[in-house]
Amino acid sequence: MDIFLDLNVDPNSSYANSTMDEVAHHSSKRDQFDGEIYGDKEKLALSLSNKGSESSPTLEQELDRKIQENGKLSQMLRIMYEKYINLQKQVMYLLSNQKQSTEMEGVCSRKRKAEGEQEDYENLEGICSTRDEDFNRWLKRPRLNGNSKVSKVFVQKDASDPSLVVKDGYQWRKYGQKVTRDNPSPRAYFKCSSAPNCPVKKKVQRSLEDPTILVATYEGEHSHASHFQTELSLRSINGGKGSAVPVLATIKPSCATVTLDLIHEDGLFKSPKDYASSESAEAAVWQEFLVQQMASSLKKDPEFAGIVAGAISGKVLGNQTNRE
DNA sequence: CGTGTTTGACCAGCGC
DNA sequence: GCGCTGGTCAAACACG
Repeated sequence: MDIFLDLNVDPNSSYANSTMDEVAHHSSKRDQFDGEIYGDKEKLALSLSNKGSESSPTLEQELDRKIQENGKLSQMLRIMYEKYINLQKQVMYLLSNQKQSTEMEGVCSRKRKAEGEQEDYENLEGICSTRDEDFNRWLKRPRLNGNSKVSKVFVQKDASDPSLVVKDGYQWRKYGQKVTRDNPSPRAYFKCSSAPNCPVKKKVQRSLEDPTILVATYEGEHSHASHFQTELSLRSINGGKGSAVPVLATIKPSCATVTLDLIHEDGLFKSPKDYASSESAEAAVWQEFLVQQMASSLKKDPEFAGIVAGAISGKVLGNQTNRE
């Protein structure tokens, strides 16, 4: 499972108060949810395979049934979205505990101390904000410059894959690679090559705690749209349904790989912090996107395709029988 | 041949 | 001033 997560969560969120009971509660809900998914899939398969034997249902009845199924799917997607947010909070909570314990042990680099603190507070933004002195330090931390925008993105990647490639909708040209002192894995330096004068740079390095996680640090703002946005715009111009949804996703059902790239309207990643400001609208976008992805992955599933094909052929044969 | 990657050299900032 | 480190440059190289 390869999941893209932007873990810059809302500093004001209350996840720090999450308890293990809540975690257990979420996991039990997940089990229940899985059951719902498979249960519905079976029901759907049954309902499709039984169509041939039904006594010529009208299109309206068919439509009603589809609307009901759509409603169920929407409900499931809403739950899935809530779980996604909760999981992000839990991950950040665990990361913050690790960071704090590391600091307690005095493992603090002498060199680039300011930068180290900056990175720590990038990660801990939101957790430390509850502690006044830390928050003040964070406020006083050195910034690269006034208008430079720094964002950090975590990407889960197979540890056996040595490439430091993070797909985010832009073209990048690698201009350097360094092994840093506090991390044995090399850090790769990229410049945005999507546009000639785009000032955006990114650094990609494996996480020290978890080598399966790539940490991508973005600096600056793109002076252009991403390729995906261009594609989406063209699609909408061409009359396609895909309006400017700021979300890219690819799902590979064959290997259960999911990559979710959340892209800002200006081309940068969109963090849950940003989603919080327009949560309902984004939830709708999420639902739409998840519905599309589930539909496409179901289409690619040979088992499901077989069921549908069988149901359709059964229906065709049934109609022919009725006519005769 | 054009484009992108690799990699050693160089530069700048920081602490001592 | 020196040494260490992160960041960048640019020539060499690989690849389609």
